[in-house]
Amino acid sequence: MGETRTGSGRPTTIVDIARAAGVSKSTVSLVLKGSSLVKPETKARVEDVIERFGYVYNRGAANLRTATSSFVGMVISDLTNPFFCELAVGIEEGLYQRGFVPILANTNEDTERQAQVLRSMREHGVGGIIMSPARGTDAWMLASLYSRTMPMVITMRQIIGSPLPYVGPDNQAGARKAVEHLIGLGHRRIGFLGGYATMTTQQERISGWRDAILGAGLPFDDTLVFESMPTRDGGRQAVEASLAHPARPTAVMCYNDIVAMGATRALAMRGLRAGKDMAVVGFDDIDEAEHNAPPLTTVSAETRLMGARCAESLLGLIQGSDPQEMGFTGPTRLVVRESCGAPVSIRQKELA
Amino acid sequence: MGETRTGSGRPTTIVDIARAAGVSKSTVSLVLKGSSLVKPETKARVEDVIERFGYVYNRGAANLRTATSSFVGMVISDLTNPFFCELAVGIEEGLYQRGFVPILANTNEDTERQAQVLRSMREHGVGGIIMSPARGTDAWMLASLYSRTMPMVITMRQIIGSPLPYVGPDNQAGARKAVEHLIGLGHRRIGFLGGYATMTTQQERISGWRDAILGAGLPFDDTLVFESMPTRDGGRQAVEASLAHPARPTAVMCYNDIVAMGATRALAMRGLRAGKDMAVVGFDDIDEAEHNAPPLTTVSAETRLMGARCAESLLGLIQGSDPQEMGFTGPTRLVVRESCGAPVSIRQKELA
DNA sequence: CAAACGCATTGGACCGTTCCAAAAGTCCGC
DNA sequence: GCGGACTTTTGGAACGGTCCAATGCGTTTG
Repeated sequence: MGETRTGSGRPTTIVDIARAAGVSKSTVSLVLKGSSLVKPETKARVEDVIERFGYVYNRGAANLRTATSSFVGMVISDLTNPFFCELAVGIEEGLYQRGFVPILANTNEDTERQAQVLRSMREHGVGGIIMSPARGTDAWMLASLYSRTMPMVITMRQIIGSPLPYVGPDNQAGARKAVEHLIGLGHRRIGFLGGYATMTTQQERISGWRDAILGAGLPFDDTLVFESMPTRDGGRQAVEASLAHPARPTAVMCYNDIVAMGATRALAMRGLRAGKDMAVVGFDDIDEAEHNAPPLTTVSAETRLMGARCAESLLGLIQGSDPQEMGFTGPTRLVVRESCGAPVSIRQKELA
Repeated sequence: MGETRTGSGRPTTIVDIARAAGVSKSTVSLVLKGSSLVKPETKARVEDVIERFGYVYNRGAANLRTATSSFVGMVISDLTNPFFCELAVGIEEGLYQRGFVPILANTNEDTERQAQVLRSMREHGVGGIIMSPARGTDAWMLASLYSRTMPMVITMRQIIGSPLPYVGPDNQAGARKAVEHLIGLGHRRIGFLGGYATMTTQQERISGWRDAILGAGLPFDDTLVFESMPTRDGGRQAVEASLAHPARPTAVMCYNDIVAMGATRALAMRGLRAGKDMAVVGFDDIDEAEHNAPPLTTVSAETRLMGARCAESLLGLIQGSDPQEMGFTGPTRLVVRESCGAPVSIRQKELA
């Protein structure tokens, strides 16, 4: 590579190029940014030298002068979770497409680490931050972390009371759609499994569940909410609690796919079959949902798209758009598979 | 935050602090790096101003001067894959612990994108790169991407013929251990499912499989290798091919857990039970392995640790260690669950 | 033929830090 | 009350770019 060209081990700079091409560094700078001011033959000469020297542009130095940055902080609450992983992939793609580069941090649901990481990102000069807040982040905490000069979008977990733009799926509409589907299949007692009322996501999904039940004129029974950790084991516990209920539900809507997978597994262990003995639907449509036994009926949150949308919103913010306009609650899509017990004819109809 | 202190919207700099504290910017710089040269009371005064102004250190500017970088490129071939996701988490943790910050790129197994991303990272001034190469990356391609001045470690997929340090699990020993376990359970015809001979990882795992068979004095039959894509569907195809074999194996070692999950699923669809009608073992011990039906017996690659080790090796390289010394092939651990059909007594023994 | 213009190029200040040689201050003993 | 040693502080160049006002230089134009 060009590092050897200069003689010393020092990497090639714009000045080296200028000297070798017999022009000033200003001209090289102009060529680098494809300015039309420079004469084509000069441009060709400079580009030739750049190529020969294997020159590498130093974006950091440039950014120092222009006080801009092509870095964006991507703060994820739990990368181990396939759902957030998918989100991260979407964000990453969206950023690269727009010439930005993500700095990754996984907070692991730890608010202390989240605070550290946010500070570190500021020091590293990110131009903005996309964050799925760690569980337990409230508006107050967020305010103390946030700097008015740092564009930031919040994703997947709404922080009530915060003015920051929020990008996420329409949890309520999604849950409603799913429960309406269950009602359409003839279910009258439909439970809700997993999550805790402290999570805004759960609140939203529960409210969609309630809307569907009330909207269909069915009796509403809030003892059919079985809270648990949003994990596989939580799903197991919740489904077992629901089976022990004196008037057990014939169908359950789960907080997310992980819970639904735990639930279907626990049913299978007891010799019950999801979709036959109890209808189960999930939320998120993670990759594994399709490969579950039985394949999960679930609500797609279009996670990838949502990630791309985060990137879009943040870059809007960076370019000075009104934060009010940059929020986005995305569409959801019911994906009918087997765990809800829909007959094949319905599954095909929904696909069409 | 302090941005308002300066009057203008411009962020606070070391010079603002110096002026306000009545010292020179050199002194502030000294304080910032905790130098013992500065008198405690001066230090206190400066720190007070820093606090009041909410000053944020500009690492980019500092790095420009010192020609160092606290960024590290983390190039992952397929973040969607839970295995690589786990790896990424390990790397991220390791880097943060050592004061470095990862720039993420997901190449999605695309060598072209890989080339772009590597260039972009150089421009962004990363101090080094950790990369799990995209499928199809050979030593020649790598050489053209690599710059002698850029520390780089390769992980999870060995590139034969490349002098770059490689960090990854001992695939051969791991596979051997797993197959020896199957032999210990009484199996005599043991197949290998998934992957292609072009993948070095498959070569290594296959060679462990062969070693175990030959080592036990069993007849070796290479028609028992059933290649396929390393996906769930690949697993299904491979296991079906194995069932169609005139002398079908009674046990199979799979290329990885994903393949094993596809295989167990396909068996279940045919009314066969993994662990009973056919023993199945996987490789990697991804999170889902434990939750598979039946839970997978697999070889743990200690993925997190391996990620941390990547970080360690890279930082060694950055500090000038000999690349030869920075390679690492990590330990593996057999995790006995149910898919191999081991009786409970053995499962408990292995746990102890 | 000088003024005016357009195009191509350039010098040097600037971004926010670090680093180093040198200056300033403090304390001591003689 | 001055030289020397030590501690603390400082000015300014440097890092690798960008930006802008200024310059040089052909051409056209009044």
